[in-house]
Amino acid sequence: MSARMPEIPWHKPRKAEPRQPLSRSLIVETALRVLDAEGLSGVTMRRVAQELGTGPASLYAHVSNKEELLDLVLERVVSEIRMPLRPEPERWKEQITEICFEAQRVLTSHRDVSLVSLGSIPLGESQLGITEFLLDLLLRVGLPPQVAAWALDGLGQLIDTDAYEASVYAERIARGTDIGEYFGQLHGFLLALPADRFPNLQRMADTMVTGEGDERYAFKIEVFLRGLESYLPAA
Amino acid sequence: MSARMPEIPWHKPRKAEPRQPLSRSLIVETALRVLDAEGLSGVTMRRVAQELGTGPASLYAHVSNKEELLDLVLERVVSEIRMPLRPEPERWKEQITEICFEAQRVLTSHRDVSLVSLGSIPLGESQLGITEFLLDLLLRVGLPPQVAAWALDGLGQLIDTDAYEASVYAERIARGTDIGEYFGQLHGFLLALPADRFPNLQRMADTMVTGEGDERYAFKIEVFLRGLESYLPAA
DNA sequence: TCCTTGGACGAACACCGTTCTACGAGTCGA
DNA sequence: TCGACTCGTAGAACGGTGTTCGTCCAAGGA
Repeated sequence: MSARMPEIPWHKPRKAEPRQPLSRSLIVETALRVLDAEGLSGVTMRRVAQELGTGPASLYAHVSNKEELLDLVLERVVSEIRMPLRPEPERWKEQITEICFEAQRVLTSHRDVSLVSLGSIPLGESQLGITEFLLDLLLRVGLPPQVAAWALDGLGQLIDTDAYEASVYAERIARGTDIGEYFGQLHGFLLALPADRFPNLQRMADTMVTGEGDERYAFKIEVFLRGLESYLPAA
Repeated sequence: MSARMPEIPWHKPRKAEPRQPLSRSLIVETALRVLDAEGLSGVTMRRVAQELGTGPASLYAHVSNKEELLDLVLERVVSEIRMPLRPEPERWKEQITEICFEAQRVLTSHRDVSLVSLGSIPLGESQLGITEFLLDLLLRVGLPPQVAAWALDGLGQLIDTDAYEASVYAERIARGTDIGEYFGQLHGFLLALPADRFPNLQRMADTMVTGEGDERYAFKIEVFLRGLESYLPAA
């Protein structure tokens, strides 16, 4: 038997750590971890790959591009939203409000992930599950089918947009901006508006900046639901 | 007099075209042209500078960063929105609907610029003008001040989000996707859902894909306005 | 045992926003 | 008229980005 040959010096041996093999779900989970730690803008193919101890090219064997990866992350996040066990048509407005707040809780707990869902049709399994639940509920309440179907659009937009806005504020706070001071400046700006061109805004500066995010969110939901209510056939 | 010396060959003369000097508004106008031609993702400092025959660094003398440039472009676009001359409280719902559609017309005519306004408080002059007008109208109608103030939020979100969604579809069409085929595929997808877990979605596939963007937009506006209506003190 | 196949991955490409620094033209005071 | 000084103009570069190419290796089937 021939003795083992020495390594040719410039043939560097590949590092042989037998890491956990890559997989779609491992990549998604890692991306989610990066998202939570550094926000959506921190989720780059390089960053995720680095976290897995590899290079960006390796990810493309499991995920066709960044957009798909983000869609998968979104679906993973949405799956955390806890839905009620069964629809309760007799208190449908309360139940929908609860769902909206639960959705916002989950979405905002993962930084600005809601930006991903804006302008994308929710076709993930969890997302479809929520849609199915809401559709079922609205139909049981007695809304005309076409109204119920279109209402889902509106509710989705409401949830996504508000979650995104909330996360923008959250990021701002995380970056050190004092939110009270911020609203104070806004108030001052409105007060300083020329009263001849913006009389109402100037006069109502107080009213304009009143209300935390949650309160405003609740108001928008309530308005939308009252509007839906008006489509109910007369009882 | 000494004859004119020849140029030293390796001293390349700076190109001396006495171009129009740079200015904030010229840069904004150029950025808007690029936006219209190539969409928001095409608006890069390099691209705008190239269009002006210069390098990206030159822009920073007039604009502090890209975010500010985009804000200026947004304000410029919003200034195209034509508002009614005076509020007409007796037909307030119709008037607001008209304003929403006018806003959408302008916003979508400039590709996906609406993405800029999502999550940013509208403090540009034109944006404030629109807000002032709507606030005035809602107060004249008789809505409680706090309701009117919060309603502005909701209306703004509705307009921005829908404009963004509409522009996403428009981009898709511009990139060659047949929108009929797209909805057909969506319809097929819903029909193919397992009926035991998604009975309503599966059964109502037709209803779900019914309606163009405009029709759905009008519906959402109507729902929101009916909701607002319910806050009117009993006449 | 050989050969195929598919994941891993270093290197590179073409971009991005932003900053540094040098240069040149204009203005203003002496 | 001549310097000094400012300020807009830009080339070059820094440190990032998503994605692709081509090569390598190890596992699995014939």
